[in-house]
Amino acid sequence: MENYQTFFSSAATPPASSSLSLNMGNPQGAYSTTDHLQFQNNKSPPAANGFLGLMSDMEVSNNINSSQSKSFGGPEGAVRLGTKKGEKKIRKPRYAFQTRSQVDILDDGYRWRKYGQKAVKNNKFPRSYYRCTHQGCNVKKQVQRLTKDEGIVVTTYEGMHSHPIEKSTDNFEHILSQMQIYTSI
DNA sequence: CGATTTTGACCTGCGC
DNA sequence: GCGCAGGTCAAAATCG
Repeated sequence: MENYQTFFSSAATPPASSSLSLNMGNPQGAYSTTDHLQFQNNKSPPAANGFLGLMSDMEVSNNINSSQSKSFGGPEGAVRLGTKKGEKKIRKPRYAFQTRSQVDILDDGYRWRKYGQKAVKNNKFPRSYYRCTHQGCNVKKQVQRLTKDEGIVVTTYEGMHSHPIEKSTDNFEHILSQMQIYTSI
């Protein structure tokens, strides 16, 4: 996990600082009714704009409804239910998107601590669980590679960051150009 | 030496 | 009620 950036570098990006920034949502924790959102870019604009537009979509999606719900998602759940005191049983919305990358870990500008890894039933690749290390920030994310296409990595974000990004977002678009958002599966 | 990863155990929800 | 699958914890190991 140290030099995964080398991948990007060797690809085309200068080793300056490969960081990808996704700032999704505000601390407004207004999760209204949407349970889980499938993130899919049906408009499929050009690369860079595409992703940025996607991010906007995410925030909007909190209120609106993601039109399609397809693969990835299904009967998933089990987000800290029961056990804890009267904690709500509402599942936090999860934003999933797929990127084409050789590396599992996309540096999105936040600092993540890995807290688990599990093998998924239909995938030969394990799924990794990460949590934001900022105090009070319970944002989680999980990274999963598809068995079908080894080159595709599904990243699922859960929750919203309530603090600024650590790294610069300058070369965000740079990374963007290395990735392909899959518009439809 | 502190922060982070690793890895197996443990827990919970769901289907049969 | 049991077993499976997914999710999380925590102790040891490792990295910088």
